[in-house]
Amino acid sequence: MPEVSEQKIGAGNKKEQILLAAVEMFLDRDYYQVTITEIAERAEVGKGTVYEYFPSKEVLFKESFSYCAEAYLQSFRQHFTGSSSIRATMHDIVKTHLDLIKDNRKRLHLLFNERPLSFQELQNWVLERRQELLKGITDLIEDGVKVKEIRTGIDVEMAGRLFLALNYVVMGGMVVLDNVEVEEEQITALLDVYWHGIGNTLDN
Amino acid sequence: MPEVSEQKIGAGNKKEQILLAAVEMFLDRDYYQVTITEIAERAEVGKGTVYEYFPSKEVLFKESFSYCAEAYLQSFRQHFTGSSSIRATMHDIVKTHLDLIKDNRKRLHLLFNERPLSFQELQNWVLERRQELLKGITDLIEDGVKVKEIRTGIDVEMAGRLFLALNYVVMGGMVVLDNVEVEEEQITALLDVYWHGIGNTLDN
Amino acid sequence: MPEVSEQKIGAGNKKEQILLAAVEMFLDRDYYQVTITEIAERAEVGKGTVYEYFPSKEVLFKESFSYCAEAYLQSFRQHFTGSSSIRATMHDIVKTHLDLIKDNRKRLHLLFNERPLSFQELQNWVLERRQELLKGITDLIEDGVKVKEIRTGIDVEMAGRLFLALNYVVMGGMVVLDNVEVEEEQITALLDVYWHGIGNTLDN
Amino acid sequence: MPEVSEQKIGAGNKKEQILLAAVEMFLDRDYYQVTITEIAERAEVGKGTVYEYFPSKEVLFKESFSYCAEAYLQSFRQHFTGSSSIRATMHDIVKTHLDLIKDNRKRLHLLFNERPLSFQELQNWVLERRQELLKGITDLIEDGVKVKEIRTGIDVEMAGRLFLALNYVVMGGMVVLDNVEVEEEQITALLDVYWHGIGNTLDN
DNA sequence: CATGAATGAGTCTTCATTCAT
DNA sequence: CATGAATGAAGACTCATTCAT
Repeated sequence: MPEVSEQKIGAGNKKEQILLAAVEMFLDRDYYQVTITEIAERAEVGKGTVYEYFPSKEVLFKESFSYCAEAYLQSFRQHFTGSSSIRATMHDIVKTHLDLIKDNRKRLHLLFNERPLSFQELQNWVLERRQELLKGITDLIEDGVKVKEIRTGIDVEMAGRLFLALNYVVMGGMVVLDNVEVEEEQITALLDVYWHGIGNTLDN
Repeated sequence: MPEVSEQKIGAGNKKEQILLAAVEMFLDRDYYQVTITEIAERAEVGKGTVYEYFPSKEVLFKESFSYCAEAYLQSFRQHFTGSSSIRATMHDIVKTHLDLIKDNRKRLHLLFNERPLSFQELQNWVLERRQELLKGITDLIEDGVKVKEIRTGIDVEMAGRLFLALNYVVMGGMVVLDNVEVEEEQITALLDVYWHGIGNTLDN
Repeated sequence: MPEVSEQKIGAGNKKEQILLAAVEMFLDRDYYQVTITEIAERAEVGKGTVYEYFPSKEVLFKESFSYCAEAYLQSFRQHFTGSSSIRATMHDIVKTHLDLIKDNRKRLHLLFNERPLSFQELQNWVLERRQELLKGITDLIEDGVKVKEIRTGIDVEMAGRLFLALNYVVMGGMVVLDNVEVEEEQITALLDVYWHGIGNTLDN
Repeated sequence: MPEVSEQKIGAGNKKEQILLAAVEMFLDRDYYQVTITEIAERAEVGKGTVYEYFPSKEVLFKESFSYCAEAYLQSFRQHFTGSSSIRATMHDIVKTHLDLIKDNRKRLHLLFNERPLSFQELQNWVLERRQELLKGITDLIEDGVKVKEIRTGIDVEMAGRLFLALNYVVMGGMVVLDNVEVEEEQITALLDVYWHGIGNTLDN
């Protein structure tokens, strides 16, 4: 039984070994710059072995991409069903998201930089996920409006899109591109801008 | 001198011809999918001629990228020296930016999708431009604070970054990725969220 | 002994299983298009098992080829010792041969189309079999001359070669390549041409 | 002018150079055993150059095949419009055909041994040529019947098919496979069998 | 300057064969 | 004996770049 189990793990491990090697490579260089040979070498398997588990480089890339994306998506999803105040939830989302980015700087390069658009299938998958996230956020905002935590009269979709941009570009950009050390206070500062706006309330 | 000038113009024309052809190709497909042969064909010059003006495919790509990016950057820069109210300036920026995106959906794919990061030199150029834009925006916001159009106490950098994300990701994403018809009212709605925040002021 | 016997039978069965699967595959596609994996799958054995019984793909092919060829050869051999008239014997040969072709359209593709010539060893085997058949036929014809059923003065070897071509090319070609429905009358018609020639006897 | 002319010839020569090299290779080994690299080497051009003139190995093979086949077909066609007696025409066909085979022993291997059947397109081309030849021969035979040089009552198609087999297999087989020295007398002997049949006329 | 024929390094992918279990 | 996971040699094909004209 342990033997069988080991074998199963072994088989699973080999596929995972290759996938992880591929992810690492794709994080560093782009699709065309990464060769199957290199992936095989890094995974410490023969070139042919890669093809035992992935029918083509394209599929291997797609799986690498989804693998990276899933963790990212989870950082949003886990909060959509929360019960805290909306503002706290949003803070949590940004925080979780930031932590994830910090822990996976390189991994997220794949999401930020690679062009899933070359592969129609992946492109569609990405668009669907975007919609999913947007829906999650706008639902949250609508809830906020109902409980009067969020003001009435705002364009919910726009508010949602701006929140996603806040996470994706502001946080992601700072950490991944600008390589800035982002701390808790900055999350608070950013959310403060998002929550209260920048306008001088005396003006309106 | 006229001769030299003529030659330069002559050279310039052919160079531009090639550059424009390259831009068109890179807008449609990615770096590796575009071949020098295709660019030469579209530019209606011989393959060797491309190498008369650009030492390599990489350089040709970089110049194509900068060429596209410049127009984009201008849509921001032109407003940084304006004299209107900050809010009006921001509205103008978003509007100009949106028009640009709409008129150049495909062209902007290059900016949104291509991976300048593969080329360190270009990567740095992009980061510098990002800093330039951020500086322009934060200066604007600081001016706003001074004239009390913008409330004190906000994190100016975060406000600036969020504004850039608003343009780049929210607007860009809607038009280019989601293919949504974005109208004036939506700009207003989005800026309203950004300006007044989403929080119910009764709460604070 | 029973054990050995059982083992042999066991082995023989598995070997035959593989051989038959190989034949089926080689009948459909050519040597290079058929993979050992496919053969193993069709034989319902593991890939490694194929190598237990056949040292290489080449040997497996050779055995498949001979296996198919033997049945074909028998359709000739069985008549070489007959006691009927020569003409009747020839008719029987053609008839038997035609039935065999009809029943094994696909199987004979291997003989008609595969290139045994790539394998010197097989090439020689084929040449030897050709000689064997030619000898059988010329002996038959010589007997015919002796009993005056066949006219004197003919070149026996040429007559024999033409008879083989009649079977192999004319019959085979009609059935396998042209996919024509060949009936008894056509055998008679063809043999009539062969037996009486086409020349107007008044001429000579 | 001579320069231009030379260049044109040069270009033409290069394609022909490659085609001839390919033919030589395909005559020696089969489709899968021949590599593009080898063809390029024998043609004394770079590997890439082969692809400048032929889009794929398959196309190169097909053109090699047709190239070889055309010469063969001509050996038949040129006689179909002759004005001699039918028997003389047939003798001429066999003679021409034999000479061709002798002069191109190796070249004809391609026709005798390669499997055009792997390529449906080529397979159809071959079948059409077979029909063309058969039509040419049966027309000839029908003419012979009209002028009473050939006896009435024979099955014209069968007579035609047997004549083709006579050329293809008997002659081709003797020269190419059995490597026999075939002389004029043997043509006469073979045609005598075909013309007068083998049966003892006293019998019927 | 302009050209495009020629090139070959570099890739993905296949598959016969091996060998540890 | 039986297996099939693992392997890497081998091959078709692409394309940026060069250079003779």
